[in-house]
Amino acid sequence: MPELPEVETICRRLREGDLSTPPLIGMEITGAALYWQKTLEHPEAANFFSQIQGRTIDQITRRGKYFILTLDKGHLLGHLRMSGDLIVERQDEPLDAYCRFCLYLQEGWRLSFNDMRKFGRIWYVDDPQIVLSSLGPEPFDADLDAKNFFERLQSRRRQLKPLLMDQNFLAGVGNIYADEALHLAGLHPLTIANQIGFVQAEALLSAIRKVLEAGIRHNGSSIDWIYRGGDFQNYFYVYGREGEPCKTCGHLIERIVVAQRSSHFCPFCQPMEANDGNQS
DNA sequence: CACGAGACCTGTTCGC
DNA sequence: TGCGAACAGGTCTCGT
Repeated sequence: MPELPEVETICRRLREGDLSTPPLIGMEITGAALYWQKTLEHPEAANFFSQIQGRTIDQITRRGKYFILTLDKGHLLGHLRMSGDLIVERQDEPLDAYCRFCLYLQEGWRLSFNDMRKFGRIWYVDDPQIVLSSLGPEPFDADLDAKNFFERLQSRRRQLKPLLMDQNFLAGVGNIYADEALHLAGLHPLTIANQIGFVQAEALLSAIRKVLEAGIRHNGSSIDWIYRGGDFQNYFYVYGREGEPCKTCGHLIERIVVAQRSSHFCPFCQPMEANDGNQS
């Protein structure tokens, strides 16, 4: 499920609460439980339980696809990978069948990390950089301007699709938003990064920001039963639309496999022969 | 440096 | 109906 917009939506909900759940900021952690050992990446379980108890949640933020609970001492970070979700619920409610980890909070609340496929991970560390150090820039970072982005693309000769999904190149974009951004920018997923011009690079950065913003505005994408709440899946132009007409030009959307992931694009709007866009 | 294959997991859908 | 293959929002590691 989770790419940047979904993680952002989840973090906001935890931070601000909603109709049925309170904000978690300021809450004390009274205990924790681990139901799948490998979900806790660091530290050792015994140390973790003794250190986490009694901590208070000071801040809830996001970096790339990671969520970060800043505590009064240390940071609890997590990655939802393919099927993870975070749910605030009452302690007397039954645990989800796929709950791998949970924090018990004051006043009878519980934060559950549900994750069917068991790929998700959490870390409790003093310095978040231990986990986040190799991440590329945030897509919305003001320092990442068109010139900077173009230069980063110029130094790579990878295909755009896998490059956009490389978290060391840019943090937060996954398979869905990469496909949507490439479509909006009119770029074929197999285009080699250092072959596009400045204007195209500028358009790509703008497209990435637009699709991520739209995803956030719609509270993320809900596909299958895994994540509920968002409805951006109803606004996809290409992802999951193989064989359906392009909403822009009517040509049929195609699907190819790139770097072992499905890639959806419109062959007319996103031609391979780069329309040698203006260099600069 | 870049790429492909295989792992890690469980569940649903598709084709024969 | 049944059964195996393909596929699913992600990332890591290893071999070439």
